Amino acid sequence: EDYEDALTVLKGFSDNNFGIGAVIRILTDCGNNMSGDSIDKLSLKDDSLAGGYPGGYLLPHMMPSQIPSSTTSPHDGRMLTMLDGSLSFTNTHKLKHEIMSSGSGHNKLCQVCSDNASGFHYGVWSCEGCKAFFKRSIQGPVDYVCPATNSCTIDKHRRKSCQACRLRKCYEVGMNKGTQRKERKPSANSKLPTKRSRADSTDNIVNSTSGSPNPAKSPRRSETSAILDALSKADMPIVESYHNHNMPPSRTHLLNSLVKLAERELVQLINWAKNVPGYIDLSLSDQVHLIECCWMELLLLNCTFRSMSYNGKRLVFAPDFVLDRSHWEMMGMTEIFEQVSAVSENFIQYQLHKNESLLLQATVLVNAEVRRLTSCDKIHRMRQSILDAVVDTAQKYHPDNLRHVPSILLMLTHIRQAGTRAIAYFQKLKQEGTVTFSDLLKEMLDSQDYTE
DNA sequence: GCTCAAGGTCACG
DNA sequence: CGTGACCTTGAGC
Repeated sequence: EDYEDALTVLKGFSDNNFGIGAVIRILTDCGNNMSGDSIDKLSLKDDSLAGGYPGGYLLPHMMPSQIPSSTTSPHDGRMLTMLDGSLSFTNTHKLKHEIMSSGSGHNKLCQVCSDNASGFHYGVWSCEGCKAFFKRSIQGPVDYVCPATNSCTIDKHRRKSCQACRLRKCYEVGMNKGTQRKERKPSANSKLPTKRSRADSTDNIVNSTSGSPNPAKSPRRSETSAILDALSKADMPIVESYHNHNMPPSRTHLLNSLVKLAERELVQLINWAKNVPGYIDLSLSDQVHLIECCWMELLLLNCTFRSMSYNGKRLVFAPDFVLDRSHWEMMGMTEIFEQVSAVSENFIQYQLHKNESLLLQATVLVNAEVRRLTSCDKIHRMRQSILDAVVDTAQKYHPDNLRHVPSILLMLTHIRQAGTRAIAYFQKLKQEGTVTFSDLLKEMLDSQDYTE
């Protein structure tokens, strides 16, 4: 029924022609200098169009009754509004609406099992169950053994069926014990959307074991910590495909599931971007443009991370949608997916750390466009900060490999190429008409015509 | 005094 | 006996 509800939400959204070229609202209390707490009524109107509750698109698991009436996310603040003149490069009403809707609330899912997260536990968003499970696992010696092949699906319903795979998944998504609260940062100048400096405390643990007595760090190191903190809190939730495995696989069936999945992931992606430090301070047109340029790359990049446990043999589009070469061929996307899986294999070789994958996502976003945009300086500064963080993080986890940073950055060139190919393929599909695309996805595909 | 994450508790299957 | 909803504690602000 969740899936049905989700479709209703999506349909309700796409059926409405809300405020085209009219009212745009934004933003949060994070460094935004617009004043004006005035036009909240208009934002309510938009919310009602997006399925009848705040947040616009929501995950299928998040039904209206589950939406917290108020949220505590650092990005949730007073909603402001402003008029939309000729900001957009393209005709991107849906995308703007997504960017401006207050979807960055605490509607997080457990990164282990996709159940609703109760909070940020052991370094990741997780539910009470997975939190308690991990707690027990780290408290005493455990000897879980997977009865199958160490690749069990861990979701809300199946998480109890294999402790070994559940614990493996916990570690894979970045759970760790070294996150006790310790001291805090000197706060003052930080404009970054971070409340707690979890990364700092882990850094200090590392420092203390390596004999460094002084917990004080350079401003750059604390900025790296703050960026990683923000990115790990914002990490995109796992989105399920709801692919019907009872039907025999066919090109149309597989592509339909893939496109539907991409649509839902895209919404998560937009909410994620809003939590990348500095993004919401950009002009709206630049926010829109960056997403337009890199959404497909980011979807594919995330797929490479999820697929790392399959050694390039399969691609994990969703926990319930893991496809092998025969599927790629059936879909006519072999070349694209071979490229993606090859990148995934390379990341395994490079022993890419979870924190590095978070930074690579942010790198793709801020590197989406090099031409001058309205917030050119801001984007430039974001890019510098994120690259500094990439270098610092690589230094921490791969101190002996000087080629590590250039190697992982080179992988992004392949992701960009795969992204371009995938966009072209989706455009072809759209013209074919056998697969239905949501308005938002159509808009994203159309925007490519302008930007090419 | 408030928030929030770590860790404790205990009914439940 | 493992699970997970709920509770207590305490650090950080």
